[in-house]
Amino acid sequence: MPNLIGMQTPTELAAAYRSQGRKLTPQRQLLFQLMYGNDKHPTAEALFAEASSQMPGISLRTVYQTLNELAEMGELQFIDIGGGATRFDPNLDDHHHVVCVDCGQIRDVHVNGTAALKPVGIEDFTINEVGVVFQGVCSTCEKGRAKSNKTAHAKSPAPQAKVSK
Amino acid sequence: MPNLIGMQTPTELAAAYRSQGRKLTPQRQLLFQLMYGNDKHPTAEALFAEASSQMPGISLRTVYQTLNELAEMGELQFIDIGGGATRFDPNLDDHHHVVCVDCGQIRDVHVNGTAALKPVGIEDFTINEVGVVFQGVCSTCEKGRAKSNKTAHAKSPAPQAKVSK
DNA sequence: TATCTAATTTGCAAGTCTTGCTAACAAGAA
DNA sequence: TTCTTGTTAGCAAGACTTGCAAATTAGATA
Ligand SMILES: [Mn+2]
Ligand SMILES: [Mn+2]
Ligand SMILES: [Zn+2]
Ligand SMILES: [Zn+2]
Repeated sequence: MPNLIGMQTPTELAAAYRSQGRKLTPQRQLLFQLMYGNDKHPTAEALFAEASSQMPGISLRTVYQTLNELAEMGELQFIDIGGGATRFDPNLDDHHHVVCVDCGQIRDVHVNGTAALKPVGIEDFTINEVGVVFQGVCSTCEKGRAKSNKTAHAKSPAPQAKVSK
Repeated sequence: MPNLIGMQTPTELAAAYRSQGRKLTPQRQLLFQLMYGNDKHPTAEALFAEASSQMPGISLRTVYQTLNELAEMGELQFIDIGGGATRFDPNLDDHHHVVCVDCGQIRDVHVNGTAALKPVGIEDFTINEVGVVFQGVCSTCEKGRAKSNKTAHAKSPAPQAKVSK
């Protein structure tokens, strides 16, 4: 039975880094912690904010650098949905996403039936991966929407929901 | 039998525009033509290039403006896949996309089985749409890849294929 | 056809997100 | 402790998109 796959633990990453001749800096260690098991699909900016509260002075540049590094190492993936910034996902398990077009949150979702998906008319492509994105409205936003629309619970500055069917 | 749905013809759009108090400018007419039936999923920049060859002096700003307009009118959709620029799609039919991670081209694909997709664990979401994106390598790129890798047929300046599973 | 008015186009500045560059710095080896 | 080399921080710059305002023009009006 496939255990849930994800980015290695901070400790394991420490080892991996050293074995690759990379140095283990406090910035990296903090980011390892912040990303480990993180299911929020944060943007670099969001991660930077969290990191900054624990390590004032850390630079956004370093956050980007470390995230790119981890992606190259296969420890996390990029998620590009809609207009805004790239989001980062340490969940390497076979899964998909649901986006609330109102508040922009992205949630993991396991999807049954993907194996049965039959693309028609692309015999000349060698398919490697399939991504499924559900667009909808979360219950919290649904409520705020029922009455007025002042009570938007946008945690982040309400990302522009460029819908891309 | 559902006829293939797509953006209205340039003539129909002309009428739609006038009936909405919008003016019918040569720039808009040209863009209607260039987008009508266009299955290349062009970026604003790409469309601007085509438009410029037929109408020197047209501005990129106008291209963006018109595309946004058409999107608001429901005549086309935005597609945001991977890192680069937004791509525009006048195909309103229920369809999905295949992306060549090598050259970046996007092709339409009809997918059988989407109705059977069962998202698990998002009872608190009201789902409105489902998008499926296949990642792969087109036959042309596959060839160029077999031998050396100098012969990349990147039509566009090879978009960075940020894979987002 | 000439006139008028509001919509449109341009051109450029500016905003957002991400990367390039490099001097100052520090991890880890010797 | 010293030395080497990878890393960080800061800032400039690149890519994409939008804001803004002056100049232009479609289309209504007389
Ligand atoms: Mn995820
Ligand atoms: Mn399409
Ligand atoms: Zn929401
Ligand atoms: Zn290709």
